[in-house]
Amino acid sequence: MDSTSTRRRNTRQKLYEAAVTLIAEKGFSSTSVEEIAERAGVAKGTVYYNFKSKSELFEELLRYGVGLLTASLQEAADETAARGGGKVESLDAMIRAGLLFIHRYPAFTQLYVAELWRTNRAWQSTLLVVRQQAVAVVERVLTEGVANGELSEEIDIPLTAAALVGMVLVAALDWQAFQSERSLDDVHAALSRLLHGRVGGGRS
Amino acid sequence: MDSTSTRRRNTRQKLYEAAVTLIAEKGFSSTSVEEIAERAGVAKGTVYYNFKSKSELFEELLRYGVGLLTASLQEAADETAARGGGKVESLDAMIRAGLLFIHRYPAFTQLYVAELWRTNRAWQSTLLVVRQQAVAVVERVLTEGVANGELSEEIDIPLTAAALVGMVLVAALDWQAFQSERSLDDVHAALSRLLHGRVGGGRS
DNA sequence: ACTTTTGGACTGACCGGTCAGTTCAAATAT
DNA sequence: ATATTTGAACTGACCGGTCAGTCCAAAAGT
Repeated sequence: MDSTSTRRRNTRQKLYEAAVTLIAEKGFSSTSVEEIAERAGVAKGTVYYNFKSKSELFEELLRYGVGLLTASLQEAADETAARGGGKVESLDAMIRAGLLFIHRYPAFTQLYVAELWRTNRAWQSTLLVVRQQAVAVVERVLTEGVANGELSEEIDIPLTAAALVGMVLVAALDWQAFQSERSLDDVHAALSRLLHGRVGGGRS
Repeated sequence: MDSTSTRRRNTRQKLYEAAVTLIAEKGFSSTSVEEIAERAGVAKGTVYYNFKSKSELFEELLRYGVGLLTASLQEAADETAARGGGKVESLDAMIRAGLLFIHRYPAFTQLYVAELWRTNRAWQSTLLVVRQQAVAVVERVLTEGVANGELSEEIDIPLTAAALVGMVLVAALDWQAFQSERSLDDVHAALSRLLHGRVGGGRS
């Protein structure tokens, strides 16, 4: 009944884990299939038994990872709403959820950012879908906030959503790479202040 | 006896331009030296006459590009200051300068973002220096703004600077890749609104 | 109970091909 | 004259993908 045996699922999981860190470190094309297999404790042929090609392994990895991210963002938004919080509060909670995700899966985030804007690559279309999934969660909250009256009607939803996602992404990676002594709360506080407009102040 | 003749400088320039687009498209390791030479209209041997290695060509490219960026940001800040504008105004001008830069040199930005957070690479130290150069310009303006009283003393300068840079970077790349029909003014307006706190509505 | 068969999962040597880097003699520019 | 470029040949390493064969647990046959 189970088309994928537990044994096979286990092997796949090990390959994902090996691939994600290696590709984050060295990039897709300078990571060899043999290396991935070796780190997963498996023979090279096994990779090709489980995946059609190196790219396919990578694409499935992307789908899997972004699935985790959007679920986590959505959950943060829902949980805030259930508590009767406003949309700005939801955005704030999503920022924190994003930071937590990146903290937990730093390699995946690195790899996502590094590959997202490349053109002409085989997995371009996969990335497009996957990006849209992530941004859509933020866009939805912004839309609701505008309908709500809580957010100004002037805001440009797609652009603002992209900017917010970018802010979190880059701030988190930077935190990780260059300011790792700071706490998650520090980073969250700094981003939250930006979101609430306590940096550029409200006038003019 | 110019240590670098104009002829040589010209060849270098052509190689930079060829390398930047190719590497942005396909990544460092799947771009071959022969390809770069061919696109530059130059023989492969010439590459090795002008640069020690492929990596060295890439590192010099990074230094060259970030030099252009920081100069452009600094100029925007200075020009605002000369007009008697405040620090928030300077930040706004820098956002625009950043967007313009990315619009003019999209390939360089792609490549920078894709390589910045990789670990264990040969040019890691070059990237660190180069990133610090770019972020420092923003940090300086923030510091002045705090000293000024124009910005709250509560803001966390390194984290806020990183977040602002990230916001611009990702918003611009996203604009380029997924929303290219929007005008530069639209994108600038959206980011400006975030900076001025007109999204999360400010008082508290 | 016990042998035999089956087929999914895995292995690793191997193949065709690519690429960075080196070398160099001849050509061309300054 | 000297600096720079050319273009082609060559090397040695590496890499993605293939494939004939091994392993083994469970089903089928006796």
